[in-house]
Amino acid sequence: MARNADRTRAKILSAAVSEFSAHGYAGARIDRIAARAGANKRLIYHHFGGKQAVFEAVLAEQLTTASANDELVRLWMYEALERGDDDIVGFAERRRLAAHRVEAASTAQGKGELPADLDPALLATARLALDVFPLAFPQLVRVVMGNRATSKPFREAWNEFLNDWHGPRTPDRAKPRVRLDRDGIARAATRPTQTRRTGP
Amino acid sequence: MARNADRTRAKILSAAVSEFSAHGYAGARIDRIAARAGANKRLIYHHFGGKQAVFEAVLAEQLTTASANDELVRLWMYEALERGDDDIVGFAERRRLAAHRVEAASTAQGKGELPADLDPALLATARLALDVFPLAFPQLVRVVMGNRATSKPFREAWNEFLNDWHGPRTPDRAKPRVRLDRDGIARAATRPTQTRRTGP
DNA sequence: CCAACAAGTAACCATACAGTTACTTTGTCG
DNA sequence: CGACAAAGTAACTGTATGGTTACTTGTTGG
Repeated sequence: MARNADRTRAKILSAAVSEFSAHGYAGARIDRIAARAGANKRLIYHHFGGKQAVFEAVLAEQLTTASANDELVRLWMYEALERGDDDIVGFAERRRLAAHRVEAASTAQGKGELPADLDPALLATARLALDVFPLAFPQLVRVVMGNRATSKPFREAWNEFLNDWHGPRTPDRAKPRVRLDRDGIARAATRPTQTRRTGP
Repeated sequence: MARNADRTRAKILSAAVSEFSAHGYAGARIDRIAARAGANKRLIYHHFGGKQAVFEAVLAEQLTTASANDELVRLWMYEALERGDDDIVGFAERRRLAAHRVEAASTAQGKGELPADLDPALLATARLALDVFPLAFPQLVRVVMGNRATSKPFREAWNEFLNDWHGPRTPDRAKPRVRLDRDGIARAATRPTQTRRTGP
């Protein structure tokens, strides 16, 4: 086959996406990437420089795509686990993508579908959390629900839940309210100072 | 110091918790665990059997504790990434812990704090998702919010959000509703079949 | 058409690492 | 006590793996 630097680079990158998504940085193997790409191992160093550089390239390419598939969520998790949250890779591009989500929340607020007095970014974050959770933590879903996160009953129930999800109701200030604490104990909440609209 | 099998085992386990929480299975180093435990490397094999066995022991011990601290969330993530969701380690014990959360949701339903027509397990799952998300995905929080997940403004806003969070409003069936899709595009939702109360 | 340089290959190397071997020390129980 | 097993140590080994060396082959601009 005719040689073609770009095509080879792309094949390596694609193989690396699968490898790092499956095994993380420490678990990924350069030899496996080379084998899967059908390329010589040396070419990985030729085109990228080293293992770390390939990982960066994978993150830079994948984390700036829009659709939250299983592979992307795994990369998000490895990113969270294996990198600091200083110097977020592809930050500017990802902020632009996130802006769409925030905008959607804002639009929904305009239509009265979400509470208007909250920061739309906060609502978008919560929505993202609910979208991602079953993909990221299938074990926790199974432990709490009894159902597998991939099972039809759960997915249907969860989708319905997301469709009906409208953020917090405008709270009734007079009524004492229950707070679900981090360790799952319900207790009366002391109302914290009222800080709203935390902007970027 | 006098020899003591239980104490040594405990020191190794504790060191292993830190190590696996910090680096995951593939990134963890037996030598580091031994060094941190102040124990001879051979003792790890003596007391546990091998790396995999230590990992299992770490998960079995840590995943059945109640409070969701940073270390535990990291272990949850590594569990999700590096193990299937068949044979969940410590399943029975974890189900019992999760039951507290479901119960709390149920209690809140009784008080009218959460919609009564939804499966309390579903509400508990959603609540858990919102609790865990900023710890698990600080980068995503930063990308969407502009703020660090650890920053005071974000934590305050998020706590307030959680306090006011009451699950989905009982939907107004007449009104057309907006659905935030996975890739963040708002669109009119086709209402799916109405399946509620997905039990364990 | 032919340097010169990029693309590509195979064999090799140094090292880090999980796991072992061979041994010594210490507590305990008949 | 003293034999026996469990607890503990240091030094070692096989191998997997990231990275390199030394080389060949194809492409392209002057």
